[in-house]
Amino acid sequence: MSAREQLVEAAKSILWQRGYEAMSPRAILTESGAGQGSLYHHFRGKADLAATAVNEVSADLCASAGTALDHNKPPIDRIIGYLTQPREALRGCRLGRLTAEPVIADEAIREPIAAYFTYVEGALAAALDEAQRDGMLRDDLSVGELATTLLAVVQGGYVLARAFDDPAQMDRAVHGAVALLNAALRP
Amino acid sequence: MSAREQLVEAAKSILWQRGYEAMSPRAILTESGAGQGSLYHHFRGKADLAATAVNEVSADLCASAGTALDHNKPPIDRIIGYLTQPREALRGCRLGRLTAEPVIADEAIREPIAAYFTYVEGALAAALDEAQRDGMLRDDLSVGELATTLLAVVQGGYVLARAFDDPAQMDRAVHGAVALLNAALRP
DNA sequence: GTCTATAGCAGGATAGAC
DNA sequence: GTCTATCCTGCTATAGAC
Repeated sequence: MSAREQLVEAAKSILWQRGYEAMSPRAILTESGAGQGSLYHHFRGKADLAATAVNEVSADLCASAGTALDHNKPPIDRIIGYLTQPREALRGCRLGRLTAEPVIADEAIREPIAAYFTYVEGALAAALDEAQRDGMLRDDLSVGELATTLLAVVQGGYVLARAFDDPAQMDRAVHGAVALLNAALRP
Repeated sequence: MSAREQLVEAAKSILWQRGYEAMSPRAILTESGAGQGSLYHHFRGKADLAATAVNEVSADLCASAGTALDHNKPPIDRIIGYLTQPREALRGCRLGRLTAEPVIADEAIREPIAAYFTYVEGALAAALDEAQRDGMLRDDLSVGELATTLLAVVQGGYVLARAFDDPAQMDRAVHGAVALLNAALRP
């Protein structure tokens, strides 16, 4: 693996573990095994490396969510499958956690994060729409708003899990959402 | 106002605006107008000052949430009132955002954050329980899980608002939750 | 492309006068 | 209790050899 790839892998790992502010060039070099020069040869600086790393993570997470929300399954199953997907709740969302840091003002960081959320929201909305057209979901509900709500439950689940230092908070949040969704199915 | 109080106010402001990692002693001193000595006379260091600030914010937010969830109103109104409370979504939750930073491992910081969430979750659960006993809410729903879900929607709403740089994301998430809640009321 | 050496500056804390 | 002066370390980036 080239120095460049190793640098990006190290950045992805540290961004997840400690966030952007707490990610130091020193730590990146130590973890990647690369030298000081490689970092500034391949990237304009810390922010540029982070943007590259975030873009890769965004693509990875889209692929992963795409599997859970695969079009071949019935719509409600897809949604519940996504919600109840196993998650390392205590480690936080690799992208969502970055929204808490000042670096979110950097468009090169914010854009791939928004792209990931747009992707999941779209897939959830598509599934909800399909369920509604099939007559399974009450048709007085806005599928767009519902998709946002379900995405928010997962992101909020990460926040609560870390606040309580308890991964079960994610499960509670998600199970409550599934229960509400079931209540909104047509009788 | 004493130097100590001014230091705490400055810390509260910077923690909200920039988070813990990005809160430097320099910035605290500039914003508070206090001298270097005052900080280390009144506090053991940056972490100690932050813990004091977070405790005050936790008490403030509990009081604010307590108003919205006041026991004198009908239970469903209380819940919807809390969910649709006006929020500065783009600034993020003053406490929730800190869960993304490594400092959440410090119990002196984590505990007051968890205390706030415990308070809101408890108040929501009490309202849901009351609604259920009044026969307004379907009784196959777990009020504890539901309370966690609703809290997660709000916290996730902050994350999405900042990711999209759009405060309307919070409104969408919250409105979707209200719609789901209405669907779970007894016919 | 990759490395080591090093510069410049800010973060975090201490010393000690008043 | 509050202040200014100062210390040490590590963050971020550049220089320049190989």
